[in-house]
Amino acid sequence: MRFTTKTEYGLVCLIYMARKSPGQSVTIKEIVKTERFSATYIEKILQKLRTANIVISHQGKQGGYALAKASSEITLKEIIEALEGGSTFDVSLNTFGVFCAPQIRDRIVCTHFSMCGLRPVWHKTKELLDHFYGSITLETIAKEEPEVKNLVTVN
Amino acid sequence: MRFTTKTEYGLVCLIYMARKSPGQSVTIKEIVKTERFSATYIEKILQKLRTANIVISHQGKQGGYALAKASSEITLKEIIEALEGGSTFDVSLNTFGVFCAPQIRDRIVCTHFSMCGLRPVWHKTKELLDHFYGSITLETIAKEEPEVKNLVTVN
DNA sequence: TTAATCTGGACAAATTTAGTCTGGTTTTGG
DNA sequence: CCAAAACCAGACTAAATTTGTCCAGATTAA
Repeated sequence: MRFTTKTEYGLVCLIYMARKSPGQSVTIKEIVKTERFSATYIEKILQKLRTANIVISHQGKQGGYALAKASSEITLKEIIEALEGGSTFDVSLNTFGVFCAPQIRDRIVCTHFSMCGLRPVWHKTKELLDHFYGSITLETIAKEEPEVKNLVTVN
Repeated sequence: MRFTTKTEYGLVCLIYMARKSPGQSVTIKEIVKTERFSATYIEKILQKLRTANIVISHQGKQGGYALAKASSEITLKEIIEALEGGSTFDVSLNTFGVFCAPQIRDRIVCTHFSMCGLRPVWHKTKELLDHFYGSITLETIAKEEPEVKNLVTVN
């Protein structure tokens, strides 16, 4: 149980942007120079974030990406939903909402042959995570300093 | 973000076993007849559960599987750890513990080039889920009745 | 003994994730 | 104007992971 690299890389990009002065735009080239990600892959990720109205972009020379709103207004929840959302099993709709019970038209349909009490558990999991991630903003993540004692950079 | 079918199928099997009288053993054949799972796949899952001391098995004619302890003593946490545990990214060790920071020898090493404040977030996620799943027993899941209003069986 | 059952490991198929490639379009500075 | 710098879009490929299958062997009750 994990998030994909899209969420990981996307978060690193957003943290990078959050540390710039508000409104200042950033090019993919610049991010890639710092983080050594694949430029074309980061493009994809930023496009997802743009569709979700988390970043805005400007085309053309002097173009780039910037946060669409203050970092204190962007929650981890919306970032994760934007980036995990394209997966076959996405955070908000499939996994914990209807894990053992896909929705067919307007009814929840359990595909197991004996009834089980799992749905409330997955539902509560989703509630827990939504509440937690909904309470964390990009500002917090970008500000927070790692515990130097346990955290060492490579290069 | 989801659990694999191993966890899903495994839970269904355990619920099936929990509803038998204590100590009564169950064959794969019997489970498969009820749930229409692949027998060979269920074998693999039950072997994982056996290794984790959640079920015990008896070989030979009249053999089968039974819960290794009372269903009230088996938590969802240990079931999930047993079944997701073999994955490359497992619940207890990799994902939320050290998502952006693999452990190399005895130090946590952040592979990103700019520091980020994500580790405490994944750590807290793990704590939340461990606490929640640690508090739910197989007995509870096996007992609980689905809300018939929203939950319809197929077949 | 023998049929029923679990055991264990190699193997294969399907799915998903991760990443590349290529040819666009838009904008702006000279 | 126009060429360079940047984003846009989508098909495509490769790698990794999940989801199984197959089967010979070990064990045990009847």
